Formats: sequence, C-alpha cells, structure tokens
Amino acid sequence: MPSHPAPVRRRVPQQERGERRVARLLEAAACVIGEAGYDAATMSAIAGRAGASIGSLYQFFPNKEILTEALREQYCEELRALWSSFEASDPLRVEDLVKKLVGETIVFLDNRPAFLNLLALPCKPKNTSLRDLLRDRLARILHRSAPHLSESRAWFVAAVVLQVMKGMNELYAELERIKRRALVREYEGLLTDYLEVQLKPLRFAEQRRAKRG
Amino acid sequence: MPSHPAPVRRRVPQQERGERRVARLLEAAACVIGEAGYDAATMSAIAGRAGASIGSLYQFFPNKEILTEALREQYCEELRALWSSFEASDPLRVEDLVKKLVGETIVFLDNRPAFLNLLALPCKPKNTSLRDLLRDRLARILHRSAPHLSESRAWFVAAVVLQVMKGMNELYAELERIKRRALVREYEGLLTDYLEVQLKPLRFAEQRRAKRG
DNA sequence: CATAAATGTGAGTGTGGACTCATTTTCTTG
DNA sequence: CAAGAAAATGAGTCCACACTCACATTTATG
Repeated sequence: MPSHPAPVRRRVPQQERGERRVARLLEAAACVIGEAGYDAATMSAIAGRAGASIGSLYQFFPNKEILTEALREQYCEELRALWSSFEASDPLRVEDLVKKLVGETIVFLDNRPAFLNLLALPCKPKNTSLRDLLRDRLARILHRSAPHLSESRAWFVAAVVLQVMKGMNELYAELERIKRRALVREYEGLLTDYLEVQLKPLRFAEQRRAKRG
Repeated sequence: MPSHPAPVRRRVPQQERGERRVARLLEAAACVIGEAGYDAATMSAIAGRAGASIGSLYQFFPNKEILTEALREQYCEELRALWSSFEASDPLRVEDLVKKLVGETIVFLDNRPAFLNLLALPCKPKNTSLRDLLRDRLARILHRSAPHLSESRAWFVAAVVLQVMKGMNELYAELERIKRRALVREYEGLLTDYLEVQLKPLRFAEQRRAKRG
C-alpha cells in the first residue's frame, strides 16, 4: 500500500470567469505580500483583496506555497521576456546599458510589488530561482560586451551589480519622490564607473586591481 | 476609573544568575532570529536554545517585541562604541577608511547574526533605528573628510555606502569561504572608487557629474 | 536555620491563520 | 429547458505559537 504524498490538485480554470479570478488572485497576492511581507500576508487578506471568498482562493491555489510559486513563475516569464529584449538589441555603451538597466528595473519593480519579497524567500531547488535567472542573463550580456571576461568572472560581476541594484530599489522605495531622481542618478554613476573598469580590456583591469594589491 | 494600558513589567535581574540568564537569552535570540528570520523565530525555540524554560524567558522579556527591542538596544550601544573609535582616530585616506569600514563590519555582523534581520524590521519611532544611527555616524565621518560636502549630501552618500555594504554582507553570507575574500576585494574597490569621487573637492565632483548631464 | 525574595518550570489557555467541505450559484452544452 | 460541470461561498476544523500562572527550587540575609 504505497502511501503517496497526497497529490494536491490545483483546479485549472476552464472558463473565462476562472481565468479572470486567477489573474485577480495573483494580483492581490502581489499587493498584499508587497505591503505586509511574505509571512504576514494572510490567505484571507489576499482573497479579500481580490474580492473573492477564501474558498475560491483555495480552489485555484490549494496552499500558500503553490500560490507563491505561481507568482514566482509569472515573474520568471516576464523577466525572461524583458531580458530577451535586452539581448536582442545591439550592444550598448556601458553608460547606456546601465541607464537602460536601472530604468527598466525600476518600472518592473513598481508594477510587481512582491518581487523583492520573493527574491529573499528560499525556494525549492527544482524551481528556477529569480536570482539565478537574473544573474545568468546579466552575466551573458556582460560577456558579450567584454568577451575577455571569464565566465566565472562575468557571473561574479553580475552578482555584484544586481545586489547593488537591489539595494538601490530598497532605498528607492523609502525615499520621497523628489529625492528618487537624485538617487537614480547616483546609482547610475556608481554602476557606470564600476562596470567601465570591469569591462575594460584585460590589462587595464589588472593594472587597476594590482594598484590595490 | 482610568483604564491604563496595563504597564507590562519586565523583571530586572537582581542576582548574577539572573544576569547570566538574560545574557544567554539575548544570545539565543540572536542565533535563532539569525537562522530562522524574525517571524519564524519562536519564543520556545529561543528559550530552548538558551537552555531555559519558556516561563523563564517571559520573566525577563514579557513579550517578543520587548525581547527584540532589548537586542536592538544592545546592538545600538555596541555600534556607538565601534563608531566612536572610528571618529576618535585620525582621518584616513579613502582607501584605508573603506578597508577599515568593510573589515570591521564583517566581523561585527559575524558575531551578531540577527543584526541584518533587525535592520529590516520596522521599529517604534521613539527607539533609535539602527539604520539612522549608522547613517548619522558615517555622514559625520564623511563630512570630516570632505568639509565642502553639504550635510544633506553627506547623509545621502552615507545612505548609499551603507546600502551597498548591506548588500555585500548578504552576498558574503551566501558565498563559500574561498570566494568571500574575492568579494570583499571587489567591494573595497567599488566603494573606494565611489567615495574618492564623492569626497574630491567640489569642482571635480561637479565636473564628473556634469559629464553625465 | 528560618524566611523571604529571586529565579525556574512546564502544563495550560487563547488566538490567529492555514486549510476543508457541504452546499449553493453560475455557466455550458445538447 | 435539463442536467452536469465549473466556480463561489463561508462556517468550521486544526494547529502552531504567543503568553499565563500556580507552584517548585535556589539564593541572599539575619
């Protein structure tokens, strides 16, 4: 008698009504998680925000983890689409790359209030982590701009750039509108300077690093 | 009949035994919060880790918030001491300042596993926020190194530097030992370059910023 | 040693929040 | 329209965790 781990069944919407509901539920989840944080976001609050009953929420997302996973999956796909458009266009000067990166990121996060929360969350290994997705994509772009970078080095620089940008967005959320523009400028400068050094032909970068030996 | 908000009484230790207990409880709280995160850190787990019963924990810290507040207060004082030593020493070259800052911070956080968690936590306005404490101190040091910086500008730069360092420490915690050294170097370079530009006499900084128009 | 104060204990209580389900309402299809 | 499928509902269950309390043990003091 094999005691299988109870295959949780998630109802998949068959009617337009159902799809609308799922969309509204995900949207509500994003808002509530963004406002309250992951742990404090209750299933009831999410259902309420979506104008649905608690039972309705559980029809489509049989538990909190699955709901979160669905949101993460959605973000992954949107990210893939966004970054593919980056890679499709011609390589840019560092300064323009940074400006584009920063600008698009801020808009992206503005419309996805739960993104940073999910980023911090541990996630099952089989699922693509948002963080890894981002790092791989950026590393690829960096490698294209500066083919002399080793893969591991490109990955490393990408990790740093993304971490810095994450910090920027946290500050951005705290600041009053007026100071936000200044903050973005500041970070654009910081990242441009950093990347210009990193993407220079090998000997320049080495020189610079040696100077600090 | 004034219905006062029930003055929660926190037992203050009278014997050495009590002081040891309080110390062990705070230490345990720091560990558990550091490992599990604030929300998932349960009072029972903290008591258990300290080798105390749940009742004992509640004698000295009548609820989770007060416990957290005590930990925050401890960190505040330790921070004040650390930064005062920075301010006491002679002004340093930017590169040395950064190295000292980065080095001391990593050690500090290594011994205070709950620090980053508390940093993220909202906290009652009357209590000194760790974040504000840090910003004020660093801003003061920057202002001393570069008196031409306006106060608000120094504060702004300090906020950016601290946010970048926070990111560094998050990455640091994820990385294997071998890569940590490299990460620290990377951030030292990044921060030094950034601060060297910011702390230069006014016209240089303006020039540079103008270049990006 | 007697006494009281400080400290320690863990079973027990209350509650909020994740999750269930019997039932009803709405939609689709022939 | 009939009848079944999809979707909606919310009262109710269950459990983990914050917090209490009556009582036990240890320590300080005269």
